[in-house]
Amino acid sequence: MSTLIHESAAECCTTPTSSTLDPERAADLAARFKALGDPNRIALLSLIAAGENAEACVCDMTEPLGLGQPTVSHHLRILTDAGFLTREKRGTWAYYSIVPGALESLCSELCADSGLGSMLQASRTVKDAQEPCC
Amino acid sequence: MSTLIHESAAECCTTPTSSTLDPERAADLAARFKALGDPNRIALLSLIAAGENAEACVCDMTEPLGLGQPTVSHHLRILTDAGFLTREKRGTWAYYSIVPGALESLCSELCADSGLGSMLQASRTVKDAQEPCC
DNA sequence: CTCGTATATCGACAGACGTCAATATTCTTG
DNA sequence: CAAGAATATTGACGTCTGTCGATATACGAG
Repeated sequence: MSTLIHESAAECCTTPTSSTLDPERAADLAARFKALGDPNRIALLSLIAAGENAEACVCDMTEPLGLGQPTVSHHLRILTDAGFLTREKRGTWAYYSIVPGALESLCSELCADSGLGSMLQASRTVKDAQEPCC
Repeated sequence: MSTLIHESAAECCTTPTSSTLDPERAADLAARFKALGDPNRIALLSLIAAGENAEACVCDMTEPLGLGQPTVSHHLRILTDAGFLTREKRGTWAYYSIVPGALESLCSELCADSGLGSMLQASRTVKDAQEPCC
């Protein structure tokens, strides 16, 4: 798998071409974005955020989504593995709640690592101070 | 404000069950996140942001990514359709550049529509003013 | 301990996705 | 107009993903 730059770097002639963010980091960011790339998972985040104490258990989510319980568990697992949710088991029930900084962190990491940040500052002159972005 | 309701509101008996953000909106958000859910596409964004004038043409991207030209075009199309890139054809070359507010807009929309915003404010007390989030 | 409930895991399957080779399209140049 | 170059599109193929039914696991009640 060649992809991107980053080579061993100890090489005598490292390609002078602009090296981008290393593949590992790109994969990490992409994996987290992918976890958000499903309508039902977005709906789950919304349901949890809107729930009592900003948490919700599986049984409360399977019906609004119209999905089977295994499927809901599956999606919750993906969101949890991606770092967007935490699971707390109280009795027989499993309560999922949102990890506070996860989403903003993802966005800001992409901006920072990819050099998108400078882009944005330039654009900020146009539509500045419109939305605090989270 | 529980937000995310939206219903027609004119209905006499809107289902009192907690309705989340409407499926259309969830699908829209998810589609945009999905566009970011691939390592090579993240790398493309980075490459473009790091390019001269914050733009890049296809021929400059196929080699750093180690992908074929059709595949790169495919990924660029996905990012463009999702609203993250714009395409400008100068002569035979196609220059792609980043749409300024697209990423922050996506993040803030998710926060707003899903009621995640209130969650974040609560959490902001803890790790406030750390990262401006884009 | 046994039973019922809530959740997680497994196996299977249709559909979507990433990738490439081949081809079509568009544009510059002679 | 013809030739060549850059990019987009098409078709095909293997892999991944979302979904379900069936089953396993964990826990409270009796």
